[in-house]
Amino acid sequence: MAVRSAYETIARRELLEYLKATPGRHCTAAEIRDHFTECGRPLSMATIYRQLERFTAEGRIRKYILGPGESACYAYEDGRQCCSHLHCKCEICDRLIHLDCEERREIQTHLLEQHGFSWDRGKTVLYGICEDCRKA
Amino acid sequence: MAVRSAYETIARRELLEYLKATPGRHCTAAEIRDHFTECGRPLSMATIYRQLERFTAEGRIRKYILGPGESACYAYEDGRQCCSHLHCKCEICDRLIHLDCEERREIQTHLLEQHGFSWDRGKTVLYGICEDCRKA
DNA sequence: TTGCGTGCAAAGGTTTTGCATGGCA
DNA sequence: TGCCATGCAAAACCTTTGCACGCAA
Repeated sequence: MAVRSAYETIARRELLEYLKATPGRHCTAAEIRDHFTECGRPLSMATIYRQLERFTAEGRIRKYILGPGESACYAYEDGRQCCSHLHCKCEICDRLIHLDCEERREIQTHLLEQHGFSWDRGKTVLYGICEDCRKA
Repeated sequence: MAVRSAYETIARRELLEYLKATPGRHCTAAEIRDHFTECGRPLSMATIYRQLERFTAEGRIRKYILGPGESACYAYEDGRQCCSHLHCKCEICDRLIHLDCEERREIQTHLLEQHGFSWDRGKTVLYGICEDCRKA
């Protein structure tokens, strides 16, 4: 998947800056729009989605699929930051949780070697119930 | 989440029958509508979604989240059938794959004991690239 | 100047909801 | 009879696309 040549427009630069400034944080397209609207530099949803799609294709950010009808989340891909993360979504409080899980690598290896499935952990969200909600 | 009292309507019974008849198979709401249309017993999408929501709440079927803008899939929950399954979606050929993975249980235990996260494997779809597409 | 990026508006698709009608118990 | 379920249509929602204009190189 070759990276297309791209103009460095203001929108493009600022959008990546914004995502970069909060590594590991997940934003929806709507949240991004609101941020730039508040800053007095409004961006259209079309532009936001088009740039997000390109950043995703370029591997600079990651797209997280949460649910049907629910907005996708995007997060800057630091390279170091997210490598040992699993992303878990609590079905009760709806929070998206980062789990630092060293076993992730073993799972990935197991899936690849035993099942031939190359798991994209970055795109995957595990559903379940978080610690806080279990206690309650 | 208490199960509401429910009338046993024809639509409700036939819908569950249909899902029950193909355990482990995933259907979208649209596929269900098409099936019943072909059978000469058309059902509205509103009814399908309302019943699917109730069956899901009752734990009789499972809802699988595949992607934003993409239809959710529903499958009858046999109890035995799906316990060792992982659901994997290939990002290239778009197939939804059942993996019989015994390690699933260990992962689940690990997540619960080490991270306090009660993983709902039935609702989770792992994204990645399947064996066939990796070879190609 | 060339061609990509942008905004606007409209379309696409899935899912939800309001309301009047029909069916189960 | 009293509710619940259904169908229809419209709405809600996220996302994509067409088109004309603007801007980067």
